[in-house]
Amino acid sequence: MDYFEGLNEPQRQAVQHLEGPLMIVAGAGSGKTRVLTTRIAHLIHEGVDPFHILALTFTNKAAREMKERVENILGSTEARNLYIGTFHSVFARILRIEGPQLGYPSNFTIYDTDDSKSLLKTIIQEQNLDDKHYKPSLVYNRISAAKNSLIGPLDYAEDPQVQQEDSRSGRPATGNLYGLYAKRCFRNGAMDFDDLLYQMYLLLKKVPAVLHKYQHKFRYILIDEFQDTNPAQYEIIRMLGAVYENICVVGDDAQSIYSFRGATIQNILQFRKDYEDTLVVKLEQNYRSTKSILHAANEVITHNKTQIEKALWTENGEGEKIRLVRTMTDNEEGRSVADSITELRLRHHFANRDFAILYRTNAQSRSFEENLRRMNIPYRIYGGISFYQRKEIKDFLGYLRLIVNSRDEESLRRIINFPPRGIGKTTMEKLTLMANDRDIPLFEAMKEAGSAGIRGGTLEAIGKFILMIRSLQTQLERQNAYEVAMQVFRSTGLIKELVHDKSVEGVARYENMEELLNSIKEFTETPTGDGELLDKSLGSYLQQITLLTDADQEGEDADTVKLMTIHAAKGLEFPCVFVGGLEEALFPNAMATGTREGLEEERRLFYVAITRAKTRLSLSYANTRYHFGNLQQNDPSRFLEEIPEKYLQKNFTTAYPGRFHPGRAPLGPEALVPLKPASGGQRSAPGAPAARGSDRAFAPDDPSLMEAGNEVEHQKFGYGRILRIEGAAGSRMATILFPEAGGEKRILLGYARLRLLKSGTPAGAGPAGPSPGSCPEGGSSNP
DNA sequence: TCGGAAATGTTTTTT
DNA sequence: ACATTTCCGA
Repeated sequence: MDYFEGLNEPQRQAVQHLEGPLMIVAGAGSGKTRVLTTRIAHLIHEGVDPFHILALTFTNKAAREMKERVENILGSTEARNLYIGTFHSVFARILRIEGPQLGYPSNFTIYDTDDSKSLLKTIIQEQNLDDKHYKPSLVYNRISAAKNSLIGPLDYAEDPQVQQEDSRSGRPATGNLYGLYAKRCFRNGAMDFDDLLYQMYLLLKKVPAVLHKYQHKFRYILIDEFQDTNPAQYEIIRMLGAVYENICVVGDDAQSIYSFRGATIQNILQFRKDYEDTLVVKLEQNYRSTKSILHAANEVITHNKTQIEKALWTENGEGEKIRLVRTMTDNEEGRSVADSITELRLRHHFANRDFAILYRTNAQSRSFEENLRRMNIPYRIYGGISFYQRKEIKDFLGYLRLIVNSRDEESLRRIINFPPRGIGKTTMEKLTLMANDRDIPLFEAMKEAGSAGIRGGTLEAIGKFILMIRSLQTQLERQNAYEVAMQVFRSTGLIKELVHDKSVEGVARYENMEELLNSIKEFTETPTGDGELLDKSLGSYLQQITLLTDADQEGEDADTVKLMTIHAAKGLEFPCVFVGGLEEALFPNAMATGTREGLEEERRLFYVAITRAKTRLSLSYANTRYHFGNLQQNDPSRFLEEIPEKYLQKNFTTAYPGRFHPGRAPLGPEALVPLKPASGGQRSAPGAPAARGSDRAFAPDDPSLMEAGNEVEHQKFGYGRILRIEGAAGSRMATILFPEAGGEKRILLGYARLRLLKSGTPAGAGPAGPSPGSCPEGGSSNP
């Protein structure tokens, strides 16, 4: 039982508590995953059959990691039989088996958000409602929220409060749309993301036999990221665990950042009410971050009113101060981060994979991306559009989905005229009318196109299309996913469509198709099926991929800088973390600042961002930023004021153009730190390094001129004196004393951008701004 | 029915 | 700034 080795007391307590409800309040970086995996190992070691253990996570990645770590302790033979997965994927698997008891086909289609919105748009238009007012995404959000709170279409229509909300927003028909949408999904043999929870709930509630089956199958239940569960998830867990009550939940209220998805911290309180004999264990020792980082995070979170009492501490060292960087533009922010990465790599031998750049919104990735590319720093962006959401991929998947489930109207609409085969809008309208009239799937309606008044060439084209789909369907039983996919690729004319397009995007699309086909091939050739039967059918493949996200793509361990939203970074850690865009309206985001709850969630998000960092953290904000194509001015984020000065080191590499006059004293820190100018509450520490004159672009001098004893100026470290120089001509390393930047720094002269102070004052530093050519980076201005 | 041009919305976060 | 949607003529 050497797996107990190295656990601290509360961790050991959590691992050893095998029977009965357990709540682990796990602060950031407190070894939560280790406790969970060790606990699973311990359960099995104590004789619990792995088949009886269910572990639910929020991301596939977390599930995979957990499984791997249990395997490392126990070996893969036992661990293979564990049921570990995301809520959505585990429930999808169960629904695939039990779904027919609710009237769904076992090969039901999973609609992603785009599919759902598209179907809603169709329905809104069919109801003769204005889709400008009844925006599909708004309606979708309402329906999603309802399902996550276990409110069905009927409850929705009867709930006076809900009804009032909809009338007040001018969308009283929302409830009606919900009903139609639910019916339509059912008719299409499809479930959306929320259905995977809601239908699972209905299944357990309506079919006692199924409930009993899984209650006895899952005798030990573990829930990760419990603070992110919504009422639907809570209720499912409660029902599944009702017999044995061996429910272990792990969470941290300070990291609850998914309320927009229906998650509620209430679940934490409810849990303790529902299970009075719950053992509560707090993990408060942080093993991840330096003192500076952890203490800053602790300070920030105290500004929230609602939180569970806990005190995170660490034995780790003080570490570097948190760097605070202000730039003039978003592009400069990107450049500053790219510069810092290069510098840290060279001076401290960090690898690319040690860096993460985090931001509030996906749109912010751009400036970072451009600058990393310019500096030849390999990077990978997570989030944004996932591979499977690309148009060409979805088109192809549309065929596959239709073949597997011909009731799926969304897929049918997507591909019916792609490539063009002369079946247009008018025809589809006629068919839709008939389908709705008889309440039959669209594909069935097509079979009787003649009686919908469709004649001639169009009728013929429909006949041909149906024949093609049918003949592909006959392949399903005999052939695996890859074989069917290849057949589809060849026989549908998609291959011609793609080969035809010789544009840059066209070639990229072709390559994406190749990648998709390769992934299908890989799927059919991989022997293990996630503990399940070796089902290599197309249906099995499709079931999986809809629930994959961008983070699940391979290339995990590649040596790249990682870019992602803070949401996507939850659960991860990096030696060096950059958090960008710390500006009012962006972070905290304007959408959230209206309510206390909203603002506090933003603050928790900031807390999550800070606590991702192990040793180095850099925060940045830009004075101006492009938003919808026009320049916006932003104040620094209020969150920056919540970090005590003593943890901060301010590095303002960019001053206002034209304000600096050589020869005069450098601008005082106050002038450069316009944090809430009115309140005047924010002041730089007296010894903080002042920004240097970089109004005109900072023009470094030829490094070969540098000698020991010279006085130099560095853009970030200020004035310094070269103490000594070592190394050959190509790689001379200088040790320079920068009194204002905290002491000696070792700098590679070939890389460093230093100015020789005695070489005179450069001319042309007038108010006109940077003189052309003086900036080696090109001063990249946005036209 | 189809293709290109004009207009319009998008960005808060995700399974 | 960009992508998607809508509009319009062939």
